[in-house]
Amino acid sequence: MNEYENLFNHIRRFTELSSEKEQLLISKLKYKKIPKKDLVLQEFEVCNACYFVISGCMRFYRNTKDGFEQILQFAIPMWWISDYQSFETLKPSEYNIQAVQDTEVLILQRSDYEQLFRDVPELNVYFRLMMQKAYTASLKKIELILCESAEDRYSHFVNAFPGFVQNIPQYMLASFLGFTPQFLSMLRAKKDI
Amino acid sequence: MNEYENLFNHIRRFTELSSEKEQLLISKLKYKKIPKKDLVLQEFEVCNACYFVISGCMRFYRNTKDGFEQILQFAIPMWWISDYQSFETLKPSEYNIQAVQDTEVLILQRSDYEQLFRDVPELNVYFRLMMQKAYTASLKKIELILCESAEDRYSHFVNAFPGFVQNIPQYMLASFLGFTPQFLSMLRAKKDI
DNA sequence: CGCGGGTTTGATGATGCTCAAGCCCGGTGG
DNA sequence: CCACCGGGCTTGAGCATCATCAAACCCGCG
Repeated sequence: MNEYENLFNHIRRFTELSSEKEQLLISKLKYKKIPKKDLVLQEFEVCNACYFVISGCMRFYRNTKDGFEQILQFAIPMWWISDYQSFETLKPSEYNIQAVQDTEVLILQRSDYEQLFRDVPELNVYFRLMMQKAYTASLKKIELILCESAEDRYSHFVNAFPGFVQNIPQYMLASFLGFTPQFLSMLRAKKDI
Repeated sequence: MNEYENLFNHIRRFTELSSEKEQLLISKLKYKKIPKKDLVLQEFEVCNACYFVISGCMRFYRNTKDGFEQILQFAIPMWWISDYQSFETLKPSEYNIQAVQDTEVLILQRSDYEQLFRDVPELNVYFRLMMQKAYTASLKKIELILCESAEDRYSHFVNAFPGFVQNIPQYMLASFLGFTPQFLSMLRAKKDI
């Protein structure tokens, strides 16, 4: 299976691309393997690209003033990740994007971005729907944080992404869910019994 | 100033529409005044429209199992609001959308939606960027909830939307920020001194 | 074998909630 | 025009949840 099939399958769920336009898109995408722990975006840099995850997992996080890492978002296969704020405004990012494991991505640089949307207007449909999905997902997360106890948040997440939980360190899951690793450990102890 | 100018001004910030296309868009939009406390979407209904707020304010909230109202989102002038999840999937919504004050909106029905995007493809650009903005805003909110104390969250919000705070009941602001009205009252007492 | 990152466990403590009562004030009916 | 009603805001006491700090432990890796 070639590197681009995942993305094209994904796009096909939402819109159609002629094969010329697929070729055009391919010509603007760069395939890359990101080794575990490598950063593709670092705090204070301007974010110059969007990343489509083929395999592996990326984390989007910030360093807080009290010196710890708050994860805001994971990007799993078939997800796009970027700091869109920085990407659009050219302002330095406050966030970091890092490979949690060895991760394969397709990279879309800003230098190709505008032109690509003009040449392949169908991508506007696709990204409109991606952004909408990302927006509703993050609204859902706000709801979970505000309405559910830490315990319910944890079970909810484990049910929603059963396989995922095995693959990432506990402390990242804890950060993402909004509590401490110690507290998560306590929760798990309670559940297992 | 006619009812559609606000929207067109907004669209012009992101893309261009020929005046024929503007007319086409107008023909699909319905202007309506929503009286304070009226609901445009109610829990268990399917969400059949998107709403563009011209003046006033809408709230997007859910009824939690312990019987209170959790506000997830306000829509102020120049914002679109909808339950996009329900809107796309035709599944019943878990949310309510209500006018906080007398509010003027433009309504875009789902029945016109697909066709409109085909006829006016520029709207894909516009909505892609709107959704992106909504997504980054809600990521920012997650960040505030997870990284900042209730007190800092409150000051941050008051600074970001100085006028807004005056116009809505305290208990709605408290719900939106993720704490109780009592606690907010206590915070304010502390600040004022 | 030892080091170091990650997880576990427990004691103590802060943040923000619950419950309950009183207050303020605008709207409504007598 | 006044009295009353009720929604929203305030205040306070007691309490639950989850954080912090610290120590021990586990285990993969050099």
